[in-house]
Amino acid sequence: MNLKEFSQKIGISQTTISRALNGYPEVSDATRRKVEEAAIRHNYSPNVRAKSLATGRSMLIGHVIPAANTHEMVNPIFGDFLAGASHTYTQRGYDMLISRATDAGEAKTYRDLIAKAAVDGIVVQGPSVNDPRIAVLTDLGIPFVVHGRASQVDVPYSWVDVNNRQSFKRATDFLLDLGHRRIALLNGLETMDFAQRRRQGYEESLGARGIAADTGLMRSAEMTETYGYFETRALLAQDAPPTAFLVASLITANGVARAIAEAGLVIGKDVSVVTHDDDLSYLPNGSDIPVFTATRSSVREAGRIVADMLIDAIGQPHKAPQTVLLEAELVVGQSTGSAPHKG
Amino acid sequence: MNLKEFSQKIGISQTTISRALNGYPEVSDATRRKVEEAAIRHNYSPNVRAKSLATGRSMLIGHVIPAANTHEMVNPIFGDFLAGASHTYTQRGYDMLISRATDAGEAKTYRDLIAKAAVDGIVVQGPSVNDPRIAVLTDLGIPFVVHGRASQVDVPYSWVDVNNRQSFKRATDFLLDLGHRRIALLNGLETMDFAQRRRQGYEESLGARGIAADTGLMRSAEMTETYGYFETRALLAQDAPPTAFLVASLITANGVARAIAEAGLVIGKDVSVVTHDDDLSYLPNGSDIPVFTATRSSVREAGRIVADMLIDAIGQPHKAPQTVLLEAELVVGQSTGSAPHKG
DNA sequence: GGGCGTTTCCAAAGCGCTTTGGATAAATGA
DNA sequence: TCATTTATCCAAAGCGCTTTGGAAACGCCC
Repeated sequence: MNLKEFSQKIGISQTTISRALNGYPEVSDATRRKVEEAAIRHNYSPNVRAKSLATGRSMLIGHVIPAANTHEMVNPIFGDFLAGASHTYTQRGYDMLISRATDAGEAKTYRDLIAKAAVDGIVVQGPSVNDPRIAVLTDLGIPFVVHGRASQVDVPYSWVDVNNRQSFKRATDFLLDLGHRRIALLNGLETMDFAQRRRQGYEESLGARGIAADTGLMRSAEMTETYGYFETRALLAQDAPPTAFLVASLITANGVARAIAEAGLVIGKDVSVVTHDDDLSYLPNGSDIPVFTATRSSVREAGRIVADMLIDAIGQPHKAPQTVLLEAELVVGQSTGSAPHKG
Repeated sequence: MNLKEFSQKIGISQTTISRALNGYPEVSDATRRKVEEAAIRHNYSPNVRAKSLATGRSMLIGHVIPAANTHEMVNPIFGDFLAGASHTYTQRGYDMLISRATDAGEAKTYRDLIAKAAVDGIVVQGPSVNDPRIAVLTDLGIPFVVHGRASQVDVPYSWVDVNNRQSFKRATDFLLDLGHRRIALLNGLETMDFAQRRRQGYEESLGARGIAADTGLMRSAEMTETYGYFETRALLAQDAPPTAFLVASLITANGVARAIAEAGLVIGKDVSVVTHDDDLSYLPNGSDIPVFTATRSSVREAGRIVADMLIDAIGQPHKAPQTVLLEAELVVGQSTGSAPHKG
């Protein structure tokens, strides 16, 4: 049913219906109620295509899935981040449009999305160190918010990030306080900005106690379970194995735990593990007592904040970029204990 | 830039440009090339809102995130399924619109999506046993494809599913052949259709060997790591503990493994584990040799197939519903071995 | 009854595209 | 050379809504 038909059916003019449904003040409460009720009864909703053509706004937020090498890993935080963001979108009348980057590159995908007038704003996920997308989007002049930050980008832009440096500094401090001196770092891919910052926090903490960071104890890769397993196995087989592991994700931490168990060691006693925990809904870190001591920050909550900031920015195009720095909490679980005394 | 401006800039009529860009035969190859090249050079893409208003098609496929209790779990397969589907969408000129079900319910969300003419087709994920969404969508007359099936729904509809019954039957057979007789089943939530089918396969296999399914060995819940851990701990503490576990997801299997290790038992020797593996990109089941013996089926591939079927259905609205039943493969890993002899 | 503010209606333009019918121009064949 | 095909152009309608200007209806007050 379109507006014309609906108008005839309920005997109210198209103008008044449109005004009633869009909250204009010059329509009486009685008529507004009548229209709203009739719309539900007759299942009338304005055609969004026509509406967005007329208003110039699509009420759609674009998310772009990174370029598509067949076997590229899907970021495990993707689902929870989206769930958080979509919570906000629904409340504020938006939907989410997901586009996959074409082979021509992500920048081209953004350009297209905007040239086609498909979305009102864009969310950028997983920024790398000197992420080119930020310059492209700034240039295109569309509202956007980055989940994470990009070092070395000097134009101002809106972002929401966890204080990764600080949280890994605290985690390292925590392990040092427990007497650990050989602490391995199983980091994410260091092309990612967050991984850089985490390493900085780790090195900073060690440096403050006069301990030189040992590159032999540092690893960097995509954060799979097997990565945690194999690197831990290799590290534990060294002459002077680490007594503690600082890990970038709960999934990887599972692999670390597997390798530790397999070596006949007890986690939290022989070897300590601290991991970052994105608080994914399908991957809770234990129930009442956490399995792993962790730096925890909800990625779902981050999604919610990013979405709110973006919609605000769409409403006020000339406002200066906003930034939000979230602090991760350090939760103590069963995976950490005092460093073992040397036999 | 809009069509009018673009037309003036390159000195070709709007009609011809439109025809060239949409592949109509009455435009010469030379002009078509000229238009396409100029479009790239001047960064012109037709406004999708206007285009879809004119054509009546949005080139958008709707996915709906289930109703939003604040802490509801995000399905971990969500990301990979979307990645698979979006691969197809991109190839065939579609994008994905994700909407979250409102508190008024998912049916209402579908109705809205269609009344608003926002999408050309819909993907239904995670069907429950007698899923009401299928009747709603059939009624609304929009093309849709279900990932999974819904028992007890008798109208024909298009679906793509793994043969869950068969794969859990095979897995149980496999454990029985190894001499196991007390096999625990850590199933997913049995409101979900797939969980029902898996239990049927399990019971069928036991039945064929004259073994009665023991409800004391069967569990059903959301497939988290902690669920696997706590249930396994409880089961192993029983008087006659199971010697094998059949598990619904790799994440849960991690919890199972943790409880087994904690009990001082060796997986694959003292206790065997078989799990279903959705082949998620961020959760590989080991590298060359699988960690867990598993029934494996790629959810990403399923996403690709679902998307292709849906787009086909949009192009041929009166074609009969199609169905695809995928067989899971049984891969043997390090988590299974002969049943231990009784001390 | 006149005047006034409020509410509703009517008609039409505009959003940017597709699609159609008919005109025009250019290339081709007899 | 004229008729015929082929390629392009022009003008306009239509997709379904919003938005505007101006007119009409309504209730209310003095």
